[in-house]
Formats: sequence, structure tokens, C-alpha cells
Amino acid sequence: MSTYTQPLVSVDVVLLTLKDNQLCTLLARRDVEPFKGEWALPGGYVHTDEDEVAEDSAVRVLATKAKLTSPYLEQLQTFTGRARDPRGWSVSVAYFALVPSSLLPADPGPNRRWVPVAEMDGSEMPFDHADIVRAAVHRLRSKTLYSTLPVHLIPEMFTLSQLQAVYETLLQGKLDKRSFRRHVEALGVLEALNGQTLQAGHRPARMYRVKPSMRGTLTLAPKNLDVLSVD
Amino acid sequence: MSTYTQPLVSVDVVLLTLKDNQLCTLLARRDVEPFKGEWALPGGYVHTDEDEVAEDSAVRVLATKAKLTSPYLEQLQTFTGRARDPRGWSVSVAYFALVPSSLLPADPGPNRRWVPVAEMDGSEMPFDHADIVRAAVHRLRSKTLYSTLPVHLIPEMFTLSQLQAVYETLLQGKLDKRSFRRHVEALGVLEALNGQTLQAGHRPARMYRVKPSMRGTLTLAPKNLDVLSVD
DNA sequence: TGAATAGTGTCTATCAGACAGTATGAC
DNA sequence: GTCATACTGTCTGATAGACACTATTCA
Repeated sequence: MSTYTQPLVSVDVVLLTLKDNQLCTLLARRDVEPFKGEWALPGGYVHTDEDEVAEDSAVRVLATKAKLTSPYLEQLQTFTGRARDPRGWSVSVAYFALVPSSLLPADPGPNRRWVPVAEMDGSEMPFDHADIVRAAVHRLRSKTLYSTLPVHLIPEMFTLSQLQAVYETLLQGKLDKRSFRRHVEALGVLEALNGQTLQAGHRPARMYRVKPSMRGTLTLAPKNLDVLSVD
Repeated sequence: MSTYTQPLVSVDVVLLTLKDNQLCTLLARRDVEPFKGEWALPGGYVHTDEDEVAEDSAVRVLATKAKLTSPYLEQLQTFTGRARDPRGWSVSVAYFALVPSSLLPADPGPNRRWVPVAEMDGSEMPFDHADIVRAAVHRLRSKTLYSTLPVHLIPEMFTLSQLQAVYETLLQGKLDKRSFRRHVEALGVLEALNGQTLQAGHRPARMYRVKPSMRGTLTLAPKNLDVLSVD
């Protein structure tokens, strides 16, 4: 049994969404010390009496601080050390979550704020939260290259043009329409919906969705390997 | 400040090496309860007085339980929950490490054992250590597809045939010599050593090593993206 | 010389980018 | 009809697999 002082264990959540073609993350104003009054990632201590696993803590944080249930949620990385929190040695299991902005209320609520990640580069953040956000964005961009993870940033049904626009925002560049469609088709994760189309004053676009059998296995490996769980 | 019972925080290390063309991991016999006497991953509590970050704890575990300093070490994933340890709610920050067997003593020491990961599938392990090993092997195999991470499983200088043999072991299949050489060359991480060759009763092979400027950036992204830090 | 392994040349199938073409709606 | 956006055909250059070829050592 350990005789050492135990670290404090919390979770932090990088909740990402697209607003006006910009990748944004939710910040909450801290109402307790340390860093009281500053904008930080939503987070909280693990409640060992009510959470079975740390992911439950992250779900609870999302429900409490963002009034959200069941967006895509994935463990990101764990940030540890003596220096990251003035209260002492701490462990933060960081998660990132993806949600379509259509599921969000227009107003994030008091002491809540959506900040474009592009604007966060220079700015200061409490703890090592700037590192956590960077890691989350990096993970999302990496997975965008070989999976359909970004579907979680748009509503359940979508057109391929909408999906391509999401990819272009995330990857920060134009994609060729033909190549993009070949690419997502090859992933084999999407299915066209028979009669469903989206009208917008021109040729209607077919609607797609993730195949029901593919829910939860959106992250596909480059080629040879099976579905990746982490990475 | 939290009023909840804090979880116990430990680190576990999946130390991987190649022995007789088999990927093996080091197990240690537990000398305390729970699971006393059983074979488990080397691990230990975070020592908040001497470790700056959890990676230091992992380094300490490797030094103590495997008499190893500075092999390749990477954070894998964090395993949490009430159920994984009979002593109560716990957090294990899992790491994986790679080391060439040439750096290992012939005898792993008392209550230490190298086990081929292929033999661990059916067998039971304490805690969720079987999951941790699976995750580590999976991560290693994934990265083998698009990086030169496996160089850490062989000595600093090596021939391309030796490296290819490592890849074939990890990926469990034959690779075409031409394609393999094109592939690793394209990664741009290796450099041939001028006069150095390896003799073995036939045509000598050129020796290679990781470019000194590339140490620590062995994990390369598929194409467009920068170096991946996690994933 | 032959055996064994190292290393290269090169054909071909496949795939991604480029880009032009056609399709279908609103007006 | 025009305009706007959806979708497809197809050329081309790059890449990976296949596999035969040459190269260099020892016995």
C-alpha cells in the first residue's frame, strides 16, 4: 500500500464544435481558486462514489457544464505533474468531445464561451489547458485524414458537400470533390439514404448517414490493420 | 476542493522486446496483495515527493523492476475505475516501452519473466493488465505502418534486412524487399553509415541508423500532417 | 564454381489529383 | 433559357506490389 500523498485526480474535456466554419472549444469561467475568474476547460474531480470509470466523470462534466448528453467522447491523453496545478501534484485525464452545433443552444449559458481554437494560440490559459486543447485539435486533424470522425461535427444526416466543407475547415485547405468522394466511399462507413435529398434552390443533394452497423467504429486504419481503438 | 475519496494513482509499463522473433513483454511476480504471487505488468504508485510527472514514475519503475534506463517510452492510455482493483477506485496511467533485447541481461532476474504476447491471449492476468498489453501491442503495430518506431527494438546500428525482419514479426506477414526499402527511405529517417558493413559469410550489408536530427521524431504522419505526438 | 544474402531495375495495377463534363433543380 | 450546385468520366502522374535481375562475399 502506498504511503505517499496521493495526487488529485480530475478530468478535463475539450468540447469541440464548428461555428461559422471555425473550430471552437467551450471554455468556462472558473468560480473557485486557483485561477478564479479565468477562462478554462470544463472539468472536475472524479467522484469515486458516483462514477464507475473516469469516462463517467467526463460525461458528468459535459452534462453539468454544457447541458449535453452523449456526444462523441474519446480519451485524449493524461496530463500529470507537480507543476501544473498550484494546489499540488495532480492528474488530469483529458477527453475530447465532438458535437454538431445544431445540438447546441444559441446561448452557451452564463460564464460559458465558445472560442475559436485558431484564436487561442497566443493567449494564456490556466494550468496546462493550452497544451490539452492543442493535443485535442491535433488528434482530431490526424484522424480526419483516415476516418470519418468529423461526421460527429454535423447532424446525423448530411450531404457529401457538407461533409467536405467540414473536412476543409479541419484540414485548412481545399479538397478535390472527386477525390474526397472516392476517399469517404472507400472507407465504407457511409450510406446514402434512398429518397432523402436536400433542396437549396438548385440540384438537390443526396443525404448520407453513418451505417448503423458502423456506429462506434468510425476510426479506420490506413489499410492493413484493423480498427484502431486509440491513435 | 474535492470532498470525495481520491482514487489511488499508479503507473503500469508494458516493456516490449523481441526474443527469437517473438514480441515479448516483461511480467513481474507480485509480492504484495492483491494478486500476490501472480504475474502482472511492472508498475507502482506515483511518488509525489520524488516524481515531477507520471513519466518519471514509469522511468523509476523501469529502473527498479527491469534495471533499464532510457528505452523508448510513450504514454499509452489511462485505465480507470472502481472495478479494476479490489482495493477500490484506481487510476493507472499506462506506458509502453521498447528496448532491443541486446540491451537486456540474459536472465531477467528473480520473479521476472519474458512472455510472448502471442501466448497471452487466452491467459488470465490481474487487474485489467490483459487489456493494457493488448492496447500496447495494437499501438505498436499501428505505428509500424507509418513510422520507424520499430527501430527501438533493435540495436542502434542495423541493416535493412534486420529492420525488415522486425517489421515482418510485428506485422505478422512477409514484406516485399523492394517496397520495404522504398517505404523506409521515403520516411527520411534513416541514414546509411559510410564504411560500415555487416559480414555474415556472404555479401556484406550496409549498416543504417536513425539520423541524429531525427531522434525523438520517429513517428511520422501518413502524408499531409506534421509529426504526430500521440496517436 | 555455387550458395547465400544484399541490393537494384522495371513492369504493372492501383489510386489520388486535376479538371472538364453532365445532371437537376430554381427562377 | 441562365445560374448554382450536385454528381460523374477520365486523363495523368505517383506509388506499391511483384519479381527478376545484378552484386558481393565465403567456401
